Amino acid sequence: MIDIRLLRNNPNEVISSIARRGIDTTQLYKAIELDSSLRSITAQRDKVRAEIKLISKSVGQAAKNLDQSSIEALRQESRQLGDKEQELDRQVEQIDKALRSILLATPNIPAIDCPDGAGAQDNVILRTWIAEKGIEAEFDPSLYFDYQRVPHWEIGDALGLLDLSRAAKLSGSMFGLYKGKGAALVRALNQFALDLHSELYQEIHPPSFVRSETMVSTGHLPKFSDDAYYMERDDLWAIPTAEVPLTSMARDEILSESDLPMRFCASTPCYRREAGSAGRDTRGLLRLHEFNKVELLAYATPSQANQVHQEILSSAESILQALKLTYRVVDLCTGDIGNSAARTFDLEVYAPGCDMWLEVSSVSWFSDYQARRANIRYRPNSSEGKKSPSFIHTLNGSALAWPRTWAALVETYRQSDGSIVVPEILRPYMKGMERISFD
RNA sequence: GGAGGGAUGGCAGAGCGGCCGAAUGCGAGGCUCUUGAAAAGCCUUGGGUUAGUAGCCCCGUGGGUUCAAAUCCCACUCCCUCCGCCA
Repeated sequence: MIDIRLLRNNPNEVISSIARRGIDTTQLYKAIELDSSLRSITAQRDKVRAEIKLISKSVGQAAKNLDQSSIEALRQESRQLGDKEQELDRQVEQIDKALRSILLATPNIPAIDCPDGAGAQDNVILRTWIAEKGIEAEFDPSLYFDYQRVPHWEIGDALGLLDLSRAAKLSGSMFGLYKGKGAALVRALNQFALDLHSELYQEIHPPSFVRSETMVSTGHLPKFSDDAYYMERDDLWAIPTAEVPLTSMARDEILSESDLPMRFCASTPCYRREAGSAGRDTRGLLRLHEFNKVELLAYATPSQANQVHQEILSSAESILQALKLTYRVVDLCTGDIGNSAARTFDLEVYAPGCDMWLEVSSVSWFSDYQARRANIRYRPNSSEGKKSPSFIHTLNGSALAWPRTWAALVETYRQSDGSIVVPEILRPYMKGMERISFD
C-alpha cells in the first residue's frame, strides 16, 4: 500500500511516478478527494464525541448529587448528539472503505532508477554471464553443439527422467512428474541451494496454506485472486511463493533496528493457476501449476534496502554460477515490474534445447509497500533520542525455481551420446553420480 | 469432533459500568554516584490519526445494551488443557 500522506502532500509527484507503469491513475485523484473529505468529517465526528464524553461525566456528577431533573436533561441532550455522531460515523466508514479499496488496488511507486518502458520488450539486459567461459561476456549461440539443441521434454523422455503424460493423467496439463534420477536431480538442486544459503539466511519451513490476510499483506489479494488456488471449505489459500508466509511472519510486529537486516530462506511448493496464460509455454516444464523453489527473503531498514537487494541478487546468481549455467540479469522496466515491487531484477537462464531464456529468479525490492499492508515496523535505535516506529522494507528473490533450472540444466549438460553429465557441485547430493545415462 | 479455561502495553500481570489508555513487577532508555563497571537512587518509557505535548481512536474481532463499556449481553476468531480420532 502506498503512503496516503505522501500522496496527499506530493500528489503530482506520486501520481506521475505511478503513471510510469503505463496504467490509468484517475482513481488516485479520487483518492485525494476522499481523503480530504474523510479528514474533515472525522474531525466533525470527533468534536461531537468529545461533547458526549463531557456530558457523560456531568451525569456522573449529577448522580452523586441526586439531581434527578438535570440527569434527565443531560441524557436527552446526549442522546441527540449520539444520533448526530452515528450519522457522521456512518459517512466516515463509507468514505474510508472507498478510499481503502482504491489504495489496496494501487501498485507501488517504481524506484527512480527503474527503467521506463511499456512491457517486457523494454527491459534492460544488464549483463550476461557465460558459463563456458566463467565470465561476463557477449552471448554467443555458436558455443553450443548440436547435441545440446534438444528440448528437455525429449531428453527427459529418452532417459526416463520425466513422465509428463502420466502427470497429465493424474492432474491434467501443466503438472510435472519426475522419475528416478530425474527426481533425484530435483532433490539435489533443492538441498544444494539450501545448504549454500543457510549460513547467511535462516532456514524456515513454513506452512503452504495461508489465510486471506496473509495473501493481502504481500499484495496477492484482493487483485490477483484468480491466480491463486483457494480452498473454500477452510478459507485457506495455497501459497504462490514462499514470499507470502515469509513476509507475514512478522505481521503486526515491531522489530528492533539492531536485529535488522533479517534474512530467511525457505524451500516450498508454489501453486499458481496461471489463469491468464492458457496455451503459453505448455510444453515440458516451462509453466506448471505446482513447482518447488527455494526463496530468499529479507527485512531491512530503508537505508539498508539497496545493499540487501544487491546481496540477494548475488546470492541467487551464485547458484547459477556454481551450476555453471549461462544466464543474464535483466532490469525490469516500469511496465513489467510486479504490482508490489519498486525495482526488480530477473535472472534468466539460457536453455539451449528450447533456445529460450527462462526466468528462474525474480529479485525484488518492495520498499515499504508490503510492510505497510502487513503492518511490519521497526523501532529505530534510540541513540539519538526517541523515534517512533516506522515501516521496514521487504526484499526477496527466488534462490531458484526448480523446473526451469532443471530444464536448462539437462539441456546444457547433454552429451553427444545422449547422456547427461551431472554438474560437479551436485555430485555430493547424487551419491557421487557423474553421469545420467540410458539404463 | 466433544468438554472446559483463556485473550489487557516489549514481556509478566491487576483491573467495583463513570476517578482507566489502564495499577504493579520485569525489561528498555536517560541522569546521579564511581577512575571505570556493578549495586543503589531519581526520572522517562504503548500504538495510531493529526501541523499538533489539542481532540479522537485502540484492552482478540465484530455487533448490542447504556447518558457512559477493558468492565454487562450476543456472535465469531485464535490460543491452552483434557477426551476421542489420526499421520
